[in-house]
Amino acid sequence: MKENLIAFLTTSSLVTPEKAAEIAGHFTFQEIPKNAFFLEEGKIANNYLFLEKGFMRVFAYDMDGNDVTTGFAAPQQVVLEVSSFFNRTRSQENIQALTDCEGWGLTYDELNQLFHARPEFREFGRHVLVKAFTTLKTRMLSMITETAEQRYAGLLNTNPAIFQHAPLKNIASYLGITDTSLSRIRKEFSKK
Amino acid sequence: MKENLIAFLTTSSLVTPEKAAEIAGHFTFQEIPKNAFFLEEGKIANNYLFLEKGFMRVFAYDMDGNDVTTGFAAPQQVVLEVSSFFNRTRSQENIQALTDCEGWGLTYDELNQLFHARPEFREFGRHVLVKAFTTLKTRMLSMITETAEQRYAGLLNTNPAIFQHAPLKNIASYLGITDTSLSRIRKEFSKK
DNA sequence: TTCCAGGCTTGCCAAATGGCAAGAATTCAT
DNA sequence: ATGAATTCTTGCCATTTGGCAAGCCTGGAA
Repeated sequence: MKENLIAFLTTSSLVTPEKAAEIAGHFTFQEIPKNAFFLEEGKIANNYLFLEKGFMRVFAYDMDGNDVTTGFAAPQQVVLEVSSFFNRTRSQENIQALTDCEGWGLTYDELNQLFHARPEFREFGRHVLVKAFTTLKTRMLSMITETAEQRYAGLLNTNPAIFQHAPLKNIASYLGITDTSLSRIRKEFSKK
Repeated sequence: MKENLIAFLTTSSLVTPEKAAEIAGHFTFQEIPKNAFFLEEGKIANNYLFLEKGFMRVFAYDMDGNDVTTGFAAPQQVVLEVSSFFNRTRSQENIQALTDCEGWGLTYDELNQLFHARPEFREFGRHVLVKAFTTLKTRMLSMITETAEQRYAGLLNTNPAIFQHAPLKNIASYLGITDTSLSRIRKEFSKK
């Protein structure tokens, strides 16, 4: 039943299979139907989710009211609005299911209890945060050093599935360009 | 002696003054002279530093060998290459003192011991990571939604002191533009 | 089936940013 | 103090990306 969750807890080698099973016991099953919001702007995130099936999109609005995609979530990843969840503050971001989703969730209180009670879970939790940070840093560096076309090619490599589930305009804002530019880049790119 | 460090541990309200003093006891004094490297590419970061005085620059090299500034550190901040420190992997980044620096440091082993032994320090450590993540996310959003001039104005607001310590070409790559463009942006900006 | 809305592409032109090279200004080591 | 190296600015032009509007295509609702 929870084998994917247990495997995920185990991969980092910070948690033994036995401990992983115990920890997994605290997670509860979650379903988020397509287009439903896992988190809405203005609310306090109270769900730490291991996504097992489906895809989600994270987005915010800029000062002009434009929808800006700040992230995508794919299966076997943690879905989390870090700032709102840990600081208990209102989220500035929305998280919406692009497809029907299933996963395993923890509330803030449940997570904190595990965090303090179980050394392995602390290490694991830190590892998840560190990985998210590192991923974002890599993305930041690519924004600085790469062209839009290179970033497009990179996304095509690391997360090809997202192109089947998110409209191109969302992918464009994630890449930091307009949908018009992405369309042209795709045209150029397909020639090669 | 360690009053700034203690104050820093205390500000988040996650650590009481008494506990802060105990925790501070484990930090050791560090000096980094101007231009010295706090961390060099290829080495494993083993220093978690609370910077009390001075300024530092974090940078990496892109595929063409260009120096890209990925961050700056100012007083009262934690200086840390997250990925290398926590994953015990070789750093891809360099951290160099822009001025003579002083601060308080912990090794990885010392940090981990405190992390597991002291609930308040765990909360505090998580808080530091969350804050770093949130700051980076905000910067990422500004890369997507703002013009170079707006990002320049933002940096001028949030960290004016850095302009006294880092050459403009470093600030330019941090903002994601060339030094030529930054020079022009400054010219336009000063007219207003 | 028909119609509508959203998504995607394209043409035209404007704006933002980059590349290169020269020169001025500043800093640094000797 | 002198010369060398670095930093910063500027002119010229190329490239990248954006803004807008039109048109096409497609999928879902009635």
